[in-house]
Amino acid sequence: MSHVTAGVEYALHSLLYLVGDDKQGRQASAKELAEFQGISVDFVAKIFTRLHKANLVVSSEGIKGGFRLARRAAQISVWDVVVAIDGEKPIFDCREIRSRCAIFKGRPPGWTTMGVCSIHAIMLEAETKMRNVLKDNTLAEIYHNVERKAGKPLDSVFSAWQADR
Amino acid sequence: MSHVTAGVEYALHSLLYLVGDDKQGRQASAKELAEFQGISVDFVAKIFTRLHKANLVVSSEGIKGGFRLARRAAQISVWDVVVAIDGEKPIFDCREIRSRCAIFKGRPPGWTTMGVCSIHAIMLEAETKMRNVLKDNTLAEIYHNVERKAGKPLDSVFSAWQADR
DNA sequence: GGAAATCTACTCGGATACCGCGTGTCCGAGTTATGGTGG
DNA sequence: CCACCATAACTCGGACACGCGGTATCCGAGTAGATTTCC
Repeated sequence: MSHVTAGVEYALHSLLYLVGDDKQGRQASAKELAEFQGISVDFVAKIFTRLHKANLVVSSEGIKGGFRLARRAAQISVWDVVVAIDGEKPIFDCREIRSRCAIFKGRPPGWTTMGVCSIHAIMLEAETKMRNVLKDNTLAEIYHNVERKAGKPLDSVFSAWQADR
Repeated sequence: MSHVTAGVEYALHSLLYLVGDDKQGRQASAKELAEFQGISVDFVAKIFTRLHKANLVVSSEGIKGGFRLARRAAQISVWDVVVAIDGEKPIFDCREIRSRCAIFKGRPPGWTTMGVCSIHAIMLEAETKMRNVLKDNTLAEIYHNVERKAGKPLDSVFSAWQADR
């Protein structure tokens, strides 16, 4: 099982659609986002309620409502999205096996119980390295990467598709 | 859910017990390992069958049998243990949402379908950074870290406990 | 013609079902040292 | 005294139950624009 869930993937793809070239960004409803990428409408809605709680998007209700980025794409990192969807769960949860070691039966806790578990320390370092990569990448960078690969401005492509439906 | 399972933690703690100071390393049965750290015997056995398959430990059957490190502690990395227990599952499995994008209906696949997904690329980089930390840390290093914190040689402590039982 | 009521389409949030997987337990088969037995 | 056999203790491997969490679906409540109705 992967630690980064499918919900994060859906969220990132959907948010990418909301970037747009102008300062405002694009507005789109959950239904539109789902149809654009062939995804379940309900699941997109479920995802965006979490993005809304995390203040990554703002919503306008009623007909012709929809979602919009709450701040500039350059200010939204991949890590922000992961935390919004999956929560800030650590890769590894130390069970403190040290404390149950048979050496300390009745005896005072002694030596290794103090400080961070050596194994735990390694996992924490690995997790930090991973998080930093996700923090260094923003929606804006992904957007520009895709645009560079596409060879044409994404904004016009998205707008064209948004127009005829 | 954490990606590094509890089995890995049990495995690392148990393997640490097998290190020992001499070249041979220590030999211990699953029962002994379990009793030493207050863990289910069956679960330790389950874990060690996987470590055996991965050629990290060698086993001698029958009474007075047990497990032993298959190679020097410095040659066994944390990553080796993680792969042996959890398998080499990626943190993120890309679902290629790009290919389902509504823009390409009947049309040829075009632009972004080629190459690696930009989102996937970020996840792969994060995963690599994390893996490198786990690859750079070996059993020997953890062993020495614990010994330094303990202030006394672990080998004699383990041997003493192993003697009176 | 303008204001109010109704309708429609959307968001929001919770409830629920399904399924895979990690955790933990149990059991049977195979293997080896130890102790006992019989020649 | 020695060869043989039974027993105990262990490994090996699969099977199974349980619970948790991710995925996915459905439904009711609330909201805002569009439409209709009524004065």
